Amino acid sequence: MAGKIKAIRGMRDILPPETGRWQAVENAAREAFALYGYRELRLPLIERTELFARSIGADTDIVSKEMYTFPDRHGDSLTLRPEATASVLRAVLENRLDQGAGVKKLYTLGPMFRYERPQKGRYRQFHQINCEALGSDAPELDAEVILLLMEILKRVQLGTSRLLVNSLGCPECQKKFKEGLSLFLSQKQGLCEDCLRRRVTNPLRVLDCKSVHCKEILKDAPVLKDYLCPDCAVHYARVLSLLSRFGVTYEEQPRLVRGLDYYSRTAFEVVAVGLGAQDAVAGGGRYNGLAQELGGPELPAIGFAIGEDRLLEVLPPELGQEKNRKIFLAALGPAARDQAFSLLQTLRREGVPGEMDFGERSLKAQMSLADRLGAAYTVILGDRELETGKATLRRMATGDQQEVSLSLLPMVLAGL
RNA sequence: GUGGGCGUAGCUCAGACAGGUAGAGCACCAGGUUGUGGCCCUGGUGGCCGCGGGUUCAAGUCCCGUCGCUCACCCCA
Repeated sequence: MAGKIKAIRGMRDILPPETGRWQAVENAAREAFALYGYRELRLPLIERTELFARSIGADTDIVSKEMYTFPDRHGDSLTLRPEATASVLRAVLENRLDQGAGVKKLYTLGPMFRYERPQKGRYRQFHQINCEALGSDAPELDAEVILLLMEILKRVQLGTSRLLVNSLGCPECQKKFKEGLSLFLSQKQGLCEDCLRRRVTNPLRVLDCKSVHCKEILKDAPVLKDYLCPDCAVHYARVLSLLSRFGVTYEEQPRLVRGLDYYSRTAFEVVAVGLGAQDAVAGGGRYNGLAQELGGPELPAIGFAIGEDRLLEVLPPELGQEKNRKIFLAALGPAARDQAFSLLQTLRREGVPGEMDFGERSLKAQMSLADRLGAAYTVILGDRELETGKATLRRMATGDQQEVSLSLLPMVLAGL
Protein backbone atom coordinates (compact mmCIF):
# COMPACT_ATOMS: atom_id res chain seq x y z
CA MET A 1 0.00 0.00 0.00
CA ALA A 2 2.82 2.32 0.81
CA GLY A 3 4.09 4.38 -2.07
CA LYS A 4 0.97 3.93 -4.13
CA ILE A 5 -0.29 7.11 -5.70
CA LYS A 6 -3.68 8.02 -4.34
CA ALA A 7 -6.32 10.52 -5.37
CA ILE A 8 -5.53 13.88 -3.84
CA ARG A 9 -7.34 15.23 -0.84
CA GLY A 10 -10.97 16.10 -1.38
CA MET A 11 -11.09 14.42 -4.80
CA ARG A 12 -12.58 11.02 -5.38
CA ASP A 13 -13.25 8.38 -7.97
CA ILE A 14 -16.88 7.75 -8.79
CA LEU A 15 -17.14 4.11 -9.79
CA PRO A 16 -19.78 1.73 -11.10
CA PRO A 17 -22.44 1.00 -10.09
CA GLU A 18 -22.51 4.50 -8.58
CA THR A 19 -21.96 6.07 -11.99
CA GLY A 20 -25.31 4.64 -13.10
CA ARG A 21 -27.00 6.71 -10.42
CA TRP A 22 -25.20 9.82 -11.61
CA GLN A 23 -26.36 9.19 -15.14
CA ALA A 24 -29.92 8.79 -13.91
CA VAL A 25 -29.79 12.16 -12.16
CA GLU A 26 -28.25 13.87 -15.15
CA ASN A 27 -30.72 12.31 -17.55
CA ALA A 28 -33.62 13.41 -15.38
CA ALA A 29 -32.22 16.93 -15.27
CA ARG A 30 -31.69 17.06 -19.02
CA GLU A 31 -35.27 15.97 -19.63
CA ALA A 32 -36.64 18.59 -17.29
CA PHE A 33 -34.44 21.30 -18.79
CA ALA A 34 -35.67 20.41 -22.27
CA LEU A 35 -39.24 20.63 -21.05
CA TYR A 36 -38.64 24.18 -19.86
CA GLY A 37 -36.78 25.29 -22.99
CA TYR A 38 -33.21 25.17 -21.72
CA ARG A 39 -30.18 24.30 -23.82
CA GLU A 40 -26.82 23.04 -22.73
CA LEU A 41 -23.61 25.01 -22.49
CA ARG A 42 -20.19 23.38 -22.11
CA LEU A 43 -17.62 25.61 -20.53
CA PRO A 44 -13.93 25.62 -19.62
CA LEU A 45 -12.99 24.50 -16.12
CA ILE A 46 -10.33 27.20 -15.97
CA GLU A 47 -10.88 30.93 -16.19
CA ARG A 48 -8.90 34.06 -15.46
CA THR A 49 -8.83 34.63 -11.72
CA GLU A 50 -10.19 38.12 -12.21
CA LEU A 51 -13.52 36.75 -13.45
CA PHE A 52 -14.28 35.21 -10.08
CA ALA A 53 -12.81 38.02 -8.04
CA ARG A 54 -15.10 40.49 -9.79
CA SER A 55 -18.26 38.41 -9.83
CA ILE A 56 -18.31 36.42 -6.60
CA GLY A 57 -16.85 39.22 -4.53
CA ALA A 58 -13.26 39.68 -3.36
CA ASP A 59 -14.25 39.56 0.31
CA THR A 60 -16.14 36.28 0.16
CA ASP A 61 -14.64 33.12 1.64
CA ILE A 62 -14.67 31.51 -1.77
CA VAL A 63 -12.44 34.10 -3.36
CA SER A 64 -10.32 34.97 -0.36
CA LYS A 65 -9.30 31.48 0.68
CA GLU A 66 -10.96 28.67 -1.24
CA MET A 67 -9.87 28.99 -4.85
CA TYR A 68 -7.42 26.84 -6.76
CA THR A 69 -5.43 29.72 -8.21
CA PHE A 70 -2.13 29.35 -10.02
CA PRO A 71 0.01 31.17 -12.57
CA ASP A 72 0.20 29.60 -16.00
CA ARG A 73 3.44 29.42 -17.95
CA HIS A 74 3.06 33.00 -19.09
CA GLY A 75 2.47 34.26 -15.60
CA ASP A 76 -1.27 34.89 -16.00
CA SER A 77 -3.31 34.12 -12.91
CA LEU A 78 -5.78 31.34 -13.62
CA THR A 79 -8.35 29.64 -11.40
CA LEU A 80 -10.20 26.36 -11.43
CA ARG A 81 -13.82 27.44 -11.39
CA PRO A 82 -15.34 27.43 -7.89
CA GLU A 83 -18.84 27.83 -9.35
CA ALA A 84 -20.43 28.08 -12.75
CA THR A 85 -22.47 31.27 -12.91
CA ALA A 86 -19.51 33.55 -13.51
CA SER A 87 -18.33 31.37 -16.38
CA VAL A 88 -21.79 31.19 -17.89
CA LEU A 89 -22.09 34.93 -17.84
CA ARG A 90 -18.62 35.39 -19.27
CA ALA A 91 -19.51 33.02 -22.11
CA VAL A 92 -22.85 34.72 -22.70
CA LEU A 93 -21.26 38.15 -22.93
CA GLU A 94 -18.29 36.98 -24.97
CA ASN A 95 -20.45 35.19 -27.50
CA ARG A 96 -23.20 37.81 -27.44
CA LEU A 97 -25.80 35.24 -26.52
CA ASP A 98 -27.68 38.03 -24.77
CA GLN A 99 -28.62 39.43 -28.17
CA GLY A 100 -31.15 36.75 -29.16
CA ALA A 101 -34.88 36.88 -28.72
CA GLY A 102 -36.61 36.10 -25.46
CA VAL A 103 -35.18 34.84 -22.21
CA LYS A 104 -31.90 33.05 -22.66
CA LYS A 105 -32.24 29.69 -20.92
CA LEU A 106 -29.03 27.79 -20.39
CA TYR A 107 -27.79 24.91 -18.32
CA THR A 108 -24.42 23.37 -17.76
CA LEU A 109 -23.08 20.64 -15.54
CA GLY A 110 -19.72 19.48 -14.35
CA PRO A 111 -17.06 19.71 -11.67
CA MET A 112 -16.31 22.75 -9.53
CA PHE A 113 -13.30 23.21 -7.28
CA ARG A 114 -12.94 24.73 -3.85
CA TYR A 115 -10.03 24.33 -1.50
CA GLU A 116 -11.96 23.57 1.67
CA ARG A 117 -11.49 21.06 4.44
CA PRO A 118 -13.35 17.97 3.20
CA GLN A 119 -16.17 16.48 5.23
CA LYS A 120 -19.48 14.73 4.66
CA GLY A 121 -21.11 16.25 1.60
CA ARG A 122 -18.18 18.52 0.91
CA TYR A 123 -15.43 17.72 -1.54
CA ARG A 124 -12.74 19.83 -3.14
CA GLN A 125 -13.91 18.68 -6.52
CA PHE A 126 -17.68 18.56 -6.48
CA HIS A 127 -20.30 18.57 -9.16
CA GLN A 128 -23.09 20.95 -9.93
CA ILE A 129 -26.03 21.01 -12.26
CA ASN A 130 -26.37 24.64 -13.12
CA CYS A 131 -29.31 26.56 -14.46
CA GLU A 132 -29.28 30.17 -15.67
CA ALA A 133 -32.11 32.23 -17.17
CA LEU A 134 -31.04 35.62 -18.48
CA GLY A 135 -32.83 38.62 -19.87
CA SER A 136 -35.84 39.21 -17.67
CA ASP A 137 -36.63 40.58 -14.26
CA ALA A 138 -40.18 39.25 -14.31
CA PRO A 139 -41.22 37.43 -11.12
CA GLU A 140 -42.78 34.80 -13.36
CA LEU A 141 -39.26 33.81 -14.36
CA ASP A 142 -38.24 33.46 -10.71
CA ALA A 143 -41.19 31.19 -10.14
CA GLU A 144 -40.52 29.20 -13.30
CA VAL A 145 -36.91 28.62 -12.35
CA ILE A 146 -37.92 27.36 -8.92
CA LEU A 147 -40.60 25.17 -10.48
CA LEU A 148 -37.97 23.73 -12.78
CA LEU A 149 -35.72 22.98 -9.83
CA MET A 150 -38.55 21.24 -8.00
CA GLU A 151 -39.38 19.29 -11.16
CA ILE A 152 -35.84 17.93 -11.35
CA LEU A 153 -35.83 17.01 -7.66
CA LYS A 154 -39.17 15.30 -8.07
CA ARG A 155 -37.96 13.31 -11.05
CA VAL A 156 -35.03 11.94 -9.09
CA GLN A 157 -37.33 11.03 -6.21
CA LEU A 158 -35.71 13.25 -3.63
CA GLY A 159 -37.23 12.41 -0.26
CA THR A 160 -37.88 14.79 2.57
CA SER A 161 -36.66 18.26 1.74
CA ARG A 162 -37.53 21.87 2.39
CA LEU A 163 -37.57 24.82 0.03
CA LEU A 164 -36.44 28.00 1.74
CA VAL A 165 -37.02 31.35 0.10
CA ASN A 166 -36.22 34.95 0.88
CA SER A 167 -35.79 38.24 -0.89
CA LEU A 168 -32.48 40.01 -0.53
CA GLY A 169 -33.85 43.12 -2.17
CA CYS A 170 -32.07 45.33 -4.65
CA PRO A 171 -28.75 47.02 -3.80
CA GLU A 172 -30.59 50.00 -2.33
CA CYS A 173 -32.68 47.79 -0.03
CA GLN A 174 -29.56 45.88 0.99
CA LYS A 175 -27.71 49.07 1.82
CA LYS A 176 -30.47 50.30 4.10
CA PHE A 177 -30.86 46.90 5.68
CA LYS A 178 -27.16 46.58 6.42
CA GLU A 179 -27.27 49.95 8.16
CA GLY A 180 -30.25 48.88 10.22
CA LEU A 181 -28.72 45.54 11.07
CA SER A 182 -25.38 47.05 12.02
CA LEU A 183 -27.11 49.46 14.34
CA PHE A 184 -29.04 46.61 15.95
CA LEU A 185 -25.94 44.45 16.36
CA SER A 186 -23.88 47.26 17.80
CA GLN A 187 -26.36 47.50 20.66
CA LYS A 188 -26.18 43.81 21.50
CA GLN A 189 -23.85 42.07 23.93
CA GLY A 190 -22.74 38.46 23.93
CA LEU A 191 -22.41 37.64 20.27
CA CYS A 192 -20.01 34.81 19.52
CA GLU A 193 -16.47 35.57 18.45
CA ASP A 194 -17.16 34.91 14.79
CA CYS A 195 -20.17 37.17 14.78
CA LEU A 196 -18.27 39.99 16.38
CA ARG A 197 -15.93 39.83 13.43
CA ARG A 198 -18.70 39.40 10.88
CA ARG A 199 -20.60 42.31 12.38
CA VAL A 200 -17.96 44.50 10.77
CA THR A 201 -16.91 42.53 7.69
CA ASN A 202 -20.25 41.22 6.48
CA PRO A 203 -23.20 41.84 8.80
CA LEU A 204 -25.55 39.76 6.66
CA ARG A 205 -23.55 36.68 7.59
CA VAL A 206 -24.42 37.09 11.26
CA LEU A 207 -27.97 36.13 10.33
CA ASP A 208 -26.66 32.75 9.29
CA CYS A 209 -24.88 31.96 12.56
CA LYS A 210 -25.65 28.54 13.96
CA SER A 211 -24.76 29.37 17.54
CA VAL A 212 -27.80 28.92 19.75
CA HIS A 213 -26.91 32.00 21.72
CA CYS A 214 -26.58 34.19 18.64
CA LYS A 215 -29.86 32.87 17.30
CA GLU A 216 -31.51 33.96 20.53
CA ILE A 217 -30.09 37.45 20.20
CA LEU A 218 -31.16 37.62 16.59
CA LYS A 219 -34.75 36.72 17.36
CA ASP A 220 -35.87 40.31 17.18
CA ALA A 221 -33.25 41.49 14.73
CA PRO A 222 -34.50 43.47 11.77
CA VAL A 223 -35.50 41.32 8.82
CA LEU A 224 -34.78 42.04 5.18
CA LYS A 225 -38.42 41.86 4.30
CA ASP A 226 -39.15 45.04 6.26
CA TYR A 227 -36.51 46.92 4.32
CA LEU A 228 -37.66 46.01 0.83
CA CYS A 229 -38.50 48.95 -1.42
CA PRO A 230 -42.01 48.90 -2.96
CA ASP A 231 -40.77 47.39 -6.22
CA CYS A 232 -38.85 44.61 -4.51
CA ALA A 233 -41.74 43.89 -2.15
CA VAL A 234 -44.19 43.55 -5.03
CA HIS A 235 -41.77 41.36 -6.94
CA TYR A 236 -41.27 39.08 -3.95
CA ALA A 237 -44.97 38.82 -3.20
CA ARG A 238 -45.67 37.88 -6.80
CA VAL A 239 -43.06 35.12 -6.73
CA LEU A 240 -44.52 33.66 -3.55
CA SER A 241 -48.05 33.84 -4.88
CA LEU A 242 -47.05 32.00 -8.05
CA LEU A 243 -45.31 29.29 -6.06
CA SER A 244 -48.46 28.79 -4.05
CA ARG A 245 -50.60 28.69 -7.16
CA PHE A 246 -48.57 25.80 -8.55
CA GLY A 247 -48.58 23.87 -5.33
CA VAL A 248 -44.98 24.43 -4.34
CA THR A 249 -44.53 24.18 -0.60
CA TYR A 250 -42.02 26.74 0.60
CA GLU A 251 -40.86 28.26 3.85
CA GLU A 252 -40.09 31.93 4.07
CA GLN A 253 -36.68 32.13 5.65
CA PRO A 254 -35.93 35.75 6.54
CA ARG A 255 -32.43 34.79 7.65
CA LEU A 256 -31.49 33.13 4.37
CA VAL A 257 -28.51 34.84 2.83
CA ARG A 258 -26.24 33.69 0.06
CA GLY A 259 -22.51 33.29 0.15
CA LEU A 260 -21.83 35.08 -3.07
CA ASP A 261 -22.05 38.85 -3.31
CA TYR A 262 -23.83 39.05 -6.62
CA TYR A 263 -27.27 37.97 -5.50
CA SER A 264 -30.24 40.33 -5.34
CA ARG A 265 -33.97 39.95 -4.78
CA THR A 266 -35.12 36.33 -4.83
CA ALA A 267 -32.86 33.85 -3.03
CA PHE A 268 -33.72 30.23 -2.35
CA GLU A 269 -32.25 27.02 -1.09
CA VAL A 270 -33.33 23.40 -0.85
CA VAL A 271 -32.16 21.48 2.20
CA ALA A 272 -32.54 17.74 2.62
CA VAL A 273 -32.54 15.52 5.67
CA GLY A 274 -29.87 12.90 6.15
CA LEU A 275 -26.94 14.95 4.97
CA GLY A 276 -25.38 16.04 8.23
CA ALA A 277 -24.11 19.57 8.48
CA GLN A 278 -23.83 20.15 4.73
CA ASP A 279 -27.52 19.82 4.00
CA ALA A 280 -28.09 22.23 1.12
CA VAL A 281 -28.63 20.23 -2.06
CA ALA A 282 -29.48 23.22 -4.20
CA GLY A 283 -29.31 26.96 -3.96
CA GLY A 284 -29.85 29.90 -6.19
CA GLY A 285 -31.22 33.33 -6.69
CA ARG A 286 -31.39 36.40 -8.80
CA TYR A 287 -28.29 38.30 -9.88
CA ASN A 288 -29.49 41.32 -11.79
CA GLY A 289 -26.33 43.36 -11.51
CA LEU A 290 -23.75 40.73 -12.38
CA ALA A 291 -23.61 41.28 -16.14
CA GLN A 292 -22.82 44.93 -15.71
CA GLU A 293 -20.30 44.10 -13.03
CA LEU A 294 -18.50 42.09 -15.69
CA GLY A 295 -18.55 44.94 -18.17
CA GLY A 296 -21.66 43.83 -20.04
CA PRO A 297 -25.06 45.38 -20.65
CA GLU A 298 -27.88 45.42 -18.16
CA LEU A 299 -29.00 41.79 -18.08
CA PRO A 300 -31.27 40.71 -15.25
CA ALA A 301 -30.95 37.02 -14.54
CA ILE A 302 -31.70 34.23 -12.12
CA GLY A 303 -30.33 30.74 -11.67
CA PHE A 304 -29.60 27.86 -9.38
CA ALA A 305 -27.06 25.15 -8.77
CA ILE A 306 -27.77 21.63 -7.63
CA GLY A 307 -25.05 19.97 -5.58
CA GLU A 308 -24.94 16.66 -7.38
CA ASP A 309 -22.67 14.86 -4.91
CA ARG A 310 -24.92 15.74 -2.00
CA LEU A 311 -28.08 15.02 -3.89
CA LEU A 312 -26.86 11.54 -4.75
CA GLU A 313 -26.18 10.82 -1.10
CA VAL A 314 -29.85 11.08 -0.21
CA LEU A 315 -31.36 9.50 -3.28
CA PRO A 316 -32.53 5.88 -3.26
CA PRO A 317 -29.72 3.37 -3.93
CA GLU A 318 -31.73 1.62 -6.62
CA LEU A 319 -31.99 4.79 -8.68
CA GLY A 320 -31.13 4.23 -12.33
CA GLN A 321 -31.23 0.46 -12.23
CA GLU A 322 -32.98 -0.74 -15.31
CA LYS A 323 -34.18 -4.22 -16.10
CA ASN A 324 -31.47 -6.43 -17.42
CA ARG A 325 -31.78 -8.10 -20.80
CA LYS A 326 -28.15 -9.05 -21.07
CA ILE A 327 -27.24 -12.36 -22.72
CA PHE A 328 -24.27 -14.38 -21.54
CA LEU A 329 -22.59 -16.80 -23.93
CA ALA A 330 -21.05 -19.79 -22.21
CA ALA A 331 -18.73 -21.61 -24.60
CA LEU A 332 -16.90 -24.88 -24.08
CA GLY A 333 -13.72 -25.50 -26.02
CA PRO A 334 -11.86 -23.43 -28.62
CA ALA A 335 -14.22 -24.13 -31.50
CA ALA A 336 -17.29 -23.14 -29.51
CA ARG A 337 -15.58 -20.04 -28.16
CA ASP A 338 -14.73 -18.96 -31.66
CA GLN A 339 -18.30 -19.49 -32.76
CA ALA A 340 -19.62 -17.70 -29.67
CA PHE A 341 -17.47 -14.67 -30.32
CA SER A 342 -19.03 -14.31 -33.78
CA LEU A 343 -22.49 -14.76 -32.35
CA LEU A 344 -21.75 -12.13 -29.75
CA GLN A 345 -20.90 -9.53 -32.39
CA THR A 346 -24.02 -10.46 -34.34
CA LEU A 347 -26.12 -9.90 -31.24
CA ARG A 348 -24.56 -6.53 -30.59
CA ARG A 349 -25.31 -5.46 -34.16
CA GLU A 350 -28.93 -6.33 -33.38
CA GLY A 351 -28.78 -4.16 -30.29
CA VAL A 352 -28.72 -7.03 -27.83
CA PRO A 353 -26.21 -6.49 -25.01
CA GLY A 354 -24.11 -9.55 -24.36
CA GLU A 355 -20.91 -10.85 -22.87
CA MET A 356 -18.78 -13.95 -22.79
CA ASP A 357 -15.74 -15.22 -20.96
CA PHE A 358 -12.51 -15.54 -22.94
CA GLY A 359 -10.79 -17.90 -20.57
CA GLU A 360 -10.88 -21.69 -20.64
CA ARG A 361 -13.20 -22.00 -17.73
CA SER A 362 -15.60 -24.73 -16.77
CA LEU A 363 -19.27 -24.42 -17.60
CA LYS A 364 -19.94 -24.20 -13.90
CA ALA A 365 -17.61 -21.23 -13.59
CA GLN A 366 -19.17 -19.58 -16.62
CA MET A 367 -22.69 -20.09 -15.33
CA SER A 368 -21.61 -18.56 -12.06
CA LEU A 369 -20.19 -15.58 -13.91
CA ALA A 370 -23.38 -15.20 -15.93
CA ASP A 371 -25.33 -15.13 -12.69
CA ARG A 372 -23.13 -12.47 -11.14
CA LEU A 373 -23.18 -10.33 -14.26
CA GLY A 374 -26.94 -10.36 -14.00
CA ALA A 375 -27.59 -12.07 -17.32
CA ALA A 376 -31.25 -12.68 -18.14
CA TYR A 377 -30.38 -15.58 -20.44
CA THR A 378 -27.37 -17.77 -20.98
CA VAL A 379 -26.59 -19.46 -24.28
CA ILE A 380 -24.61 -22.66 -23.89
CA LEU A 381 -22.38 -23.61 -26.80
CA GLY A 382 -20.28 -26.77 -26.75
CA ASP A 383 -19.24 -29.52 -29.11
CA ARG A 384 -22.66 -31.09 -28.72
CA GLU A 385 -24.38 -27.91 -29.91
CA LEU A 386 -21.94 -27.38 -32.75
CA GLU A 387 -22.70 -30.91 -33.99
CA THR A 388 -26.45 -30.64 -33.86
CA GLY A 389 -26.54 -26.99 -34.92
CA LYS A 390 -28.70 -26.13 -31.91
CA ALA A 391 -27.62 -24.10 -28.88
CA THR A 392 -29.02 -24.47 -25.40
CA LEU A 393 -30.83 -21.35 -24.21
CA ARG A 394 -31.27 -21.06 -20.45
CA ARG A 395 -33.48 -18.56 -18.73
CA MET A 396 -31.57 -17.66 -15.57
CA ALA A 397 -34.45 -16.61 -13.37
CA THR A 398 -36.28 -19.93 -13.72
CA GLY A 399 -33.70 -22.39 -15.00
CA ASP A 400 -35.88 -23.31 -17.97
CA GLN A 401 -33.90 -24.46 -21.00
CA GLN A 402 -34.69 -25.01 -24.64
CA GLU A 403 -32.85 -25.89 -27.82
CA VAL A 404 -32.64 -23.14 -30.43
CA SER A 405 -31.22 -23.55 -33.90
CA LEU A 406 -27.98 -21.61 -34.25
CA SER A 407 -29.19 -19.84 -37.36
CA LEU A 408 -32.31 -18.61 -35.58
CA LEU A 409 -30.55 -17.67 -32.34
CA PRO A 410 -29.83 -13.99 -33.12
CA MET A 411 -33.45 -13.43 -34.09
CA VAL A 412 -34.79 -15.22 -31.02
CA LEU A 413 -32.50 -13.37 -28.64
CA ALA A 414 -33.29 -10.00 -30.19
CA GLY A 415 -36.95 -10.70 -29.53
CA LEU A 416 -36.61 -11.59 -25.87
C1' G B 1 -7.25 27.41 9.71
C1' U B 2 -9.35 24.75 14.70
C1' G B 3 -11.10 20.31 17.35
C1' G B 4 -12.76 14.93 17.98
C1' G B 5 -12.55 9.84 16.03
C1' C B 6 -9.94 6.31 13.04
C1' G B 7 -5.63 3.95 9.93
C1' U B 8 -4.59 -4.40 10.22
C1' A B 9 -6.43 -8.74 3.36
C1' G B 10 -10.10 -5.89 -2.39
C1' C B 11 -14.39 -4.58 1.53
C1' U B 12 -16.32 -4.55 6.90
C1' C B 13 -13.64 -5.30 11.14
C1' A B 14 -11.36 -8.49 15.55
C1' G B 15 -6.42 -8.74 17.75
C1' A B 16 -3.66 -3.54 21.35
C1' C B 17 -5.75 -2.76 28.08
C1' A B 18 -1.78 -7.22 30.50
C1' G B 19 4.55 -7.13 23.94
C1' G B 20 5.86 -13.69 22.19
C1' U B 21 4.34 -17.76 14.94
C1' A B 22 -1.22 -11.96 11.86
C1' G B 23 -7.13 -13.64 12.23
C1' A B 24 -12.75 -13.74 10.94
C1' G B 25 -16.84 -12.63 7.72
C1' C B 26 -17.73 -11.00 2.79
C1' A B 27 -15.45 -10.93 -2.09
C1' C B 28 -12.19 -13.68 -5.53
C1' C B 29 -10.21 -18.73 -7.49
C1' A B 30 -10.82 -24.05 -7.41
C1' G B 31 -13.08 -28.71 -5.91
C1' G B 32 -17.61 -31.39 -4.12
C1' U B 33 -21.22 -32.47 -10.41
C1' U B 34 -16.84 -36.47 -16.71
C1' G B 35 -21.63 -29.98 -19.67
C1' U B 36 -25.34 -26.13 -15.80
C1' G B 37 -25.59 -20.27 -11.73
C1' G B 38 -28.02 -18.85 -6.88
C1' C B 39 -28.06 -22.38 -1.24
C1' C B 40 -24.59 -25.60 1.29
C1' C B 41 -19.67 -28.03 2.31
C1' U B 42 -14.15 -28.26 1.56
C1' G B 43 -9.65 -26.09 0.14
C1' G B 44 -6.84 -21.97 -1.83
C1' U B 45 -5.00 -16.88 -3.43
C1' G B 46 -4.41 -12.44 -0.93
C1' G B 47 -1.27 -8.38 4.42
C1' C B 48 6.50 -4.16 4.86
C1' C B 49 -0.58 -4.21 10.60
C1' G B 50 -0.35 4.02 6.91
C1' C B 51 4.95 5.75 7.16
C1' G B 52 9.56 6.95 10.04
C1' G B 53 12.20 6.66 14.46
C1' G B 54 12.69 4.92 19.68
C1' U B 55 12.29 1.21 23.97
C1' U B 56 12.96 -4.27 24.13
C1' C B 57 15.94 -10.64 23.48
C1' A B 58 11.18 -9.71 20.91
C1' A B 59 6.53 -4.37 18.69
C1' G B 60 0.18 -4.80 14.94
C1' U B 61 0.47 -4.13 20.41
C1' C B 62 4.40 0.54 24.41
C1' C B 63 6.68 5.83 23.41
C1' C B 64 7.70 10.05 19.96
C1' G B 65 7.03 12.09 15.28
C1' U B 66 4.72 12.25 10.62
C1' C B 67 1.20 11.41 6.70
C1' G B 68 -3.66 10.08 5.45
C1' C B 69 -8.94 9.27 6.10
C1' U B 70 -13.28 10.83 8.55
C1' C B 71 -16.84 13.86 11.31
C1' A B 72 -17.70 18.65 13.28
C1' C B 73 -16.53 24.09 13.46
C1' C B 74 -16.14 27.51 9.46
C1' C B 75 -18.22 28.02 4.61
C1' C B 76 -21.38 26.46 0.89
C1' A B 77 -23.97 23.16 -3.62
